[in-house]
Amino acid sequence: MIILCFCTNDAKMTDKNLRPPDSSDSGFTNQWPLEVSEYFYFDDDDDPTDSFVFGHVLSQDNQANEVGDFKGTRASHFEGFSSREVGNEHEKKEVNDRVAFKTKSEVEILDDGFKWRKYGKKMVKNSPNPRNYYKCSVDGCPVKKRVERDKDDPSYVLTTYEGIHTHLSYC
DNA sequence: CGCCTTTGACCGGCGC
DNA sequence: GCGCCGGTCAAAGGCG
Repeated sequence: MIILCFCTNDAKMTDKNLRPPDSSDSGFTNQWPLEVSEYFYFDDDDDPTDSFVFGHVLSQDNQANEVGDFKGTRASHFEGFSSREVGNEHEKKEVNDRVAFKTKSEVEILDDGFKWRKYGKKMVKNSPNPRNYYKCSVDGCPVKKRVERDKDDPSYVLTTYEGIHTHLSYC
């Protein structure tokens, strides 16, 4: 299942009062501290890919550039991906919720309300910029995120969140 | 002293 | 089997 999201309000990421509308089938939207005004679900069982491409949505920057505020930085939009693969014993079992942001920001560390601990940094192929790896600092919380600068436009930061927070409180 | 970042090593998946 | 690549580990050092 792919979740494609557009942030079209001026919600602040750190505003704890802003919650997504009730959603029973998406851990992603249940936990996200950003009010999502539009989101679409695509059931796509034929596509086992575990990644998504930014490009097909980035063309909408014109309308997105003027929305969003990321605690001092400007968030253009975000695009999410959420997949669930719960197969039988012959298939890998995987529950994977992933969402990615492309954020126009001079800094890579965006305060999204959670506390992160950096655990790795790698140079990746096809990008002159290093990719940084973070884990949620809360005990037992499996959520990770990757942060890297857009290779085409270094003024943008690509942040990919993976997993669901096991705690309700922000830190 | 506890928590964090840094960074090289290590590991597993994948293509050839 | 080998090499490449992305992701993770863990030791060492820094900082408040």
